[in-house]
Amino acid sequence: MDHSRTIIHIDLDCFYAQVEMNKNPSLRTVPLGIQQKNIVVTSNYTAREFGIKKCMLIPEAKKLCPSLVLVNGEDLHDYRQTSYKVTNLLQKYTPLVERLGLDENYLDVTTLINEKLNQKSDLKLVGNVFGDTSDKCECGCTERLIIATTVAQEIRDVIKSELNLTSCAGIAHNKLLAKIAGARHKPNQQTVVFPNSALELILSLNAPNDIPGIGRALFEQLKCIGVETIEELQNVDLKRLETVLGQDKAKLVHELSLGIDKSGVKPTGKPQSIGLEDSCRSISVETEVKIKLEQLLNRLLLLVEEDGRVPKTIKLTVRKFNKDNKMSHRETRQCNVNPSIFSSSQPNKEAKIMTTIMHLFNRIIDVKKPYHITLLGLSFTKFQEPPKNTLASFLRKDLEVQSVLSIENQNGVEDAESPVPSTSKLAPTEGESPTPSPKKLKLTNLVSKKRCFEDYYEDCESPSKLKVADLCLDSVSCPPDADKEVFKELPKEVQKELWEDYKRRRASEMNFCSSQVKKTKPNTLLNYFIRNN
DNA sequence: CTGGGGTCCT
DNA sequence: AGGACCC
Repeated sequence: MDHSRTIIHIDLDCFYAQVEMNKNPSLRTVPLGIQQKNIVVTSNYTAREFGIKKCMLIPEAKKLCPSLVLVNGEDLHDYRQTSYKVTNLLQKYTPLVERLGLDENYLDVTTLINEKLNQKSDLKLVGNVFGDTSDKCECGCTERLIIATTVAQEIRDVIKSELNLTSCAGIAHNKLLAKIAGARHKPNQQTVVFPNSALELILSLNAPNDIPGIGRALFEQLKCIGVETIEELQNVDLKRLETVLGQDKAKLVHELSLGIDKSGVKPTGKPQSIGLEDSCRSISVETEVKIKLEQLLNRLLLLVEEDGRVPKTIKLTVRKFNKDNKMSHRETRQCNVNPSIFSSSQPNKEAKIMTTIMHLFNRIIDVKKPYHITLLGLSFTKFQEPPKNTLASFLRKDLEVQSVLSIENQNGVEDAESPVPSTSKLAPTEGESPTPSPKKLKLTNLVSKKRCFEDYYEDCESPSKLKVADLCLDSVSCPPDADKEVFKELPKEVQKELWEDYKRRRASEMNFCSSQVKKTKPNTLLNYFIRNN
């Protein structure tokens, strides 16, 4: 087998709870639960001593621990910010950092370890070991993994000292084993597993769906062919597995059950989508739909502004009431949007986007008939690259323009982004919308390709004069609750963060004022500058 | 009495 | 557009 890689999995302890305890240290000494709607999504370790578990219902949690303190965690903004600070720290060790959710990161430290190996550094094993170490692999992985335990400890120390967050680490020669090993000793500990203990580690799990990558649906399929335990999965006849899963999936699942995971650590770049959703008891009138979607849109526009890129597609998600346990059933509709609608100088941009959103809504819901909605979601995808005001990027923009135009030229009037050969799939995505999508323009206005492009970006005189920067550079002011004198002296970056935080707090307040009492959420950075009187 | 996000594949 | 997977 190949043990040439060295992987570290970092998992922040009860992440949301730690962020809230850092924001408000008095929460450290009390049992704390993070609440989303009627659920405790995570809790600190004080609360766990009472038996509070992940995703426990509020009444049940309160019964177990009447003194449980609940903090609303429905707005993930602060968690997301802290999460990216962690990832940024990790990227100082290797560019190969893959995020999984907000609280987990994989690092491929192979190169770093090999450098340390050459430096003949000390071979001291730090932290826990899973399994016995009596018979060791001689391929060199043992030394690498031992060195990695020191690196993992260093990394966890830095996360603690820089961000005041404790974490767990798993160290192994692949992602799967690193993740499973790290969960063996919690919280604030680390565990290394050597290849010879891989099978034992996997077998220590309770069921096939405890293996990351094997979810509920796969487990059900496995049961269908009589495979209910991990041991049975390890020994299953591959041919029989293939009959239900197909060749590729069967091989993958079987390998996972043996602790084999060839997947690489894929560096996570900027997010592919930015979205918000809000579940609710019941919405059945259109004005209420509009209010909810406007709240979501206002918050979402701030997130997109923080991101700096401009989205090209908007997606609406609706969950209808369903008496069955089919919780996951959501319907989505998406359409392209003209990026220029996000321009800060665009008047009534919220109203314009809302018009598009309501058209999407009407494609899911016939408002003339009764309906019963339990979730609304809004998401932006397919981002344009952030504008960089350099000469090089200016030229690159022109090149992009040229390639877009040449693709359009080759394919007649098709979607510039996905030049699919079959034209049958190219139904206009925004049907009857009064705001024509770029695609519709191309389909209806068969004008010169230059003219077509100018329509796409509206008032630009020519492609090379594109004021792309205007799309996302909103002006920054001093928040009314901050000290203006202090604000003036702050670096531009910090000013922007404070201003965006202020706008976000306002949007959040508007979002919650109608539905529930919201405790004020102190912001750590802002607190330094807020006036005391 | 079931969150609010994300990813990739089909 | 939906469905699988992850947290």
